[in-house]
Order: sequence, then structure tokens, then C-alpha cells
Amino acid sequence: MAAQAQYEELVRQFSAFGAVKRDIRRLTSAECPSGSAAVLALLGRHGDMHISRMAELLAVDMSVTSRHVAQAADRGWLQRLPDPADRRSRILRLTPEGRERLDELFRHTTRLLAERLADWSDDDVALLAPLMARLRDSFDDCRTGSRPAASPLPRPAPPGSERTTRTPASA
Amino acid sequence: MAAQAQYEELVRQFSAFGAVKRDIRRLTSAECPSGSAAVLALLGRHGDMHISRMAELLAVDMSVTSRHVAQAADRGWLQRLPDPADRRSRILRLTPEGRERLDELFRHTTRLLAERLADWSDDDVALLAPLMARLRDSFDDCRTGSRPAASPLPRPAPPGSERTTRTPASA
DNA sequence: TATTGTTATACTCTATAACTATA
DNA sequence: TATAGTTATAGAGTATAACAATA
Repeated sequence: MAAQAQYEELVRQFSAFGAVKRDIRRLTSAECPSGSAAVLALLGRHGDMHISRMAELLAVDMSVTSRHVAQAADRGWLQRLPDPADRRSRILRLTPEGRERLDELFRHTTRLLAERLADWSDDDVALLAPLMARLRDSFDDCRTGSRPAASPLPRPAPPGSERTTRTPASA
Repeated sequence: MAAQAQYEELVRQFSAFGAVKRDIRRLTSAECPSGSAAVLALLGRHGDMHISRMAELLAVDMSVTSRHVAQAADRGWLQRLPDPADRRSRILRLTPEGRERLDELFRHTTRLLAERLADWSDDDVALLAPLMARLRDSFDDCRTGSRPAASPLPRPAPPGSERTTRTPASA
């Protein structure tokens, strides 16, 4: 458990990171909307999966995921295969074209990063990635419920207290 | 200069960080759109500034900044004061209400972060913030031209090679 | 003529809600 | 009845372009 001031500084940095993300997207995204890019990246990293799993990893509603997937499928970057075990589900799989697009995007972004961080020490670069990975894990755990889930804060959590991935479907 | 593989891992983590950002926004933003939040955060951190400076720090077009600022002004969170030195410019200043809103947002986010990172060591938390700060600086330097600016990559930079903050204004 | 800021238009991302086809 | 996925609609964020006022 760290000091309050450290969390506060982290909050500031998270806010400012948006500028870095926008810079990267502007300079590397050509031909590939960021929604598709995120879908391709997760398929490349985790392999075939269902839409619902994708929505969970993206931390967005499944309706949003469905559209991003549809766009990527329209462009031939992935297939939605029938799942023999459950005919409601579809299995997402990267096509060779999708893999190519992902590789290209990856190359461009890596190149940009290498340029911007040219004056960083090897050690500092090596330090940042694992910390961000752990950060994401710390949030993932709460979202997917693989942990006590920590109280939902005194604040929001008004009606459904959803865990995302799904809009309530009232009635 | 780090190894290629390290930059690649960093690229993956940047992509995945979007999920963390969405989580945070969903759980803390109540009553304050993220555009306004970003504007308030920068005013709180850097003090009074012009719109153009704000656009630079946000790394978005000035037209976007102008709208976010207008929204925050409509809600009484900031003032746009005339600049006696240049009547085209306006000086942005946080109002007491804006400061209050910013403090509240900050409190909520800090609380969420403290909860999610409860099992992190003091050292790890202390490590992440400065690394992200430096990351942002490494990008800022290129954007605002306070550094050699590194070649604009073989890739894009087609016509105007803009530095953001401004749409070309053809003709 | 160039710069600061604004507005109009269009596109993307996102959430909510309602709908389908399966389980 | 509940779940996987889709679609419709609406709300933000963003970029491009054109415009006003001032330098």
C-alpha cells in the first residue's frame, strides 16, 4: 500500500497519457481505424476467441465489440466461424490479411516508439512495459471477477452494478 | 537505445492500456465529460494559459480544444478572460467551481486507483508515475519542437507535415 | 499576409435499449 | 428464462475546412 501522494501523481500521469495515445494513433493508424486495431491486436496476442471474451478484454460493451468486429470482418481481416459447441456463438479468427495488417501497424508503432524513446536507457524501457502489464492485470482482475473485486466504491454503482460486457437487457 | 523486442512489448501494453482508461472513466467521471476533465486537469497543473497552449498540451486540434473549453465555460468551470497583450487571444482560468469539480474528480480517481493497486508494493507504485511522465515528455518534445524533432518517419507526413494544434487553413 | 480562435460538417467510439436465435 | 450476438439510436471525441477578428 503506497502513499496517497503516489496515487495522486499516477492519476495525473494517466490523464496526460491521452496525449501520447493520440500522437501515436495519428502517426501510425493509416488505413486502420483504432477499433479494428484493438480487435486485431487482441486476436494476435490471445488467439481465437468469442465476441464476449473480446468485449471483456477490451472493457467495452459487447454491442461495441460486435461492431468493431463486423468492420474488421468487412475488410477481410478476420473470420467469424460458427462454434460447433454453441450455435449462438461465433469464433473470431485472424485471416492472413488481418495478420499482415496487424504486423504492419505493429512495425510502424514500434518504429515511432524507438524514435521517440531513443534517449532512454535500456533499463528504463525494460521497466515500463511490465509495470503497465501489471497495471492492466490489476484492473482486469476486478472486471472479470477473478478476485474479491474490491468494494465498488462508495460512489457510483447505482442500479445494475454491471461488470461491463453487457447492457442489462431490461424487462 | 533498447532492444527491438522491448519496444514491441511496449506497443502491446499501450494498446491494452485503453481498457484501463475506459474502466477509470466509467467508474469516476460522473457529471464531467472527459473532454472537460482533461481541460480542468491541465489548468490545475499548469495554471492560466491560452487555448493554443492547451491544444498543444492535449495534442488535439485547436478546434477540438475550443469546444471542450466552451463546454467547461458553459458549466462555469473556467473563465475566458481577454488578453490585454493580444486581443485575439483569451486567457483560460479555473473558477472556484472548476477547482472544486477537479478536486472531486481527482479524489474519486485516486480512491479507485488505491483500491485497484492495493496489492502493489510501495516501490512499484513509485516507479510507474515517473516513467509515464518521462514518456509523455519524450513525445511532447517532438510535438512542440523543443528538440531536433526526429525525422517524421518514412511513413506519413504527406502534405503539411503539421505539428498538430492547427488545421492548415488551405487557400 | 499570418495568427488566434470559432463554427460547421463528418466520422469514429461508446453506451443503452430492443431484438434474434439459440440454450 | 437466460445467454450470445446483432442492430438502432444517441452522446461524446476528433479532424478538416471555412470563417471572423486582430496582428
